[in-house]
Amino acid sequence: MTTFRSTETVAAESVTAAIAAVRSHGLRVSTSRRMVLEALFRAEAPVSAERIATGLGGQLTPLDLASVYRNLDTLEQLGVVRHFHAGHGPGLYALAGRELCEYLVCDGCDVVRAVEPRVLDPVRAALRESAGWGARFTHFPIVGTCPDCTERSA
Amino acid sequence: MTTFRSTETVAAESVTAAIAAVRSHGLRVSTSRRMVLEALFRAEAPVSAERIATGLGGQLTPLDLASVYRNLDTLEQLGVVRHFHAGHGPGLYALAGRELCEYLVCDGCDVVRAVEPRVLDPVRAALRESAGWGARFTHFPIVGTCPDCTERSA
DNA sequence: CTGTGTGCAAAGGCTTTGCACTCAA
DNA sequence: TTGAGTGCAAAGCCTTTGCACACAG
Repeated sequence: MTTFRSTETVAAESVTAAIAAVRSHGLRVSTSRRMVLEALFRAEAPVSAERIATGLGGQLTPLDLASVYRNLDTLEQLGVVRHFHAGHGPGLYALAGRELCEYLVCDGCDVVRAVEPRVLDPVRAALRESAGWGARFTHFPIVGTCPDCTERSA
Repeated sequence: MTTFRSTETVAAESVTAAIAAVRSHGLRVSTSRRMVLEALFRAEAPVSAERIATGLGGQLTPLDLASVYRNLDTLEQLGVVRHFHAGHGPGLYALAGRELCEYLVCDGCDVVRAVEPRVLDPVRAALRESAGWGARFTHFPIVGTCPDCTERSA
């Protein structure tokens, strides 16, 4: 069971908007839940649950890790949050509905680059052509070599 | 740290050939190590360490799970074995140097399809064009929708 | 004989679950 | 008031590590 089937995503532009989405599903807005959203909006890049639990390393109120996971799960079901895996470490969480939501990671220098889906549309087209397969790079990134590392090894 | 940097792969065509590769590196050929190779050659599809440890569900001598992991690790460093992740479950291991070594998984029906690298060459070309990125689909598969599920939802 | 590789047991990293209490609605 | 959500603690799953013994070379 893959358990990462895609959901409709909700493009919340602010914590307030995200909270409204939560309310619209009849769910409550606890301090914890609000803080998870706060952290996701404040984070510049996708973050681990652990990092959210520490309040992004002290910037926000620390939360219980189990609650963070429960909230991320809930928010993911609502389509407000997505998670993906950049390697063998913990999963990384980000707001869904953001423009930059597909990922490339370099196994030379470990950089993670987020790109807009349209950047990968030609890639999807090529795959559909060669294998009849539709692709989403939202749960697992594309692993490979970034331009810098390509050049470095040339 | 990603820890899945690619190694040179060794295309062993038989257990005997794989064993020769092991010996050529000055490593010993224990019963356990031989059995892990036996299991990988006998498996029709990529398998979990757990499944190797159970002797592919009773077909072979059961092994200690820790030894299986240690052997898979060793064999991976030799380039005889590779592992990848099909979803949230355990890692899947397969012989490296096989023709079919890049993976597509469908999040509609969970099917895993192995393809030859050349099938994905146009995909790589498109990605290099649009993002300057070189891609390998050997550690993380391409997640998406298989032809059947595409049709089913049409 | 030597030390690589083994089985067993315990621990480690990430995530989930059980439970009684708290607080949003 | 009430049950959704919380913190804390414990467990679960996958994987790694410590250790004394076994066996390949």
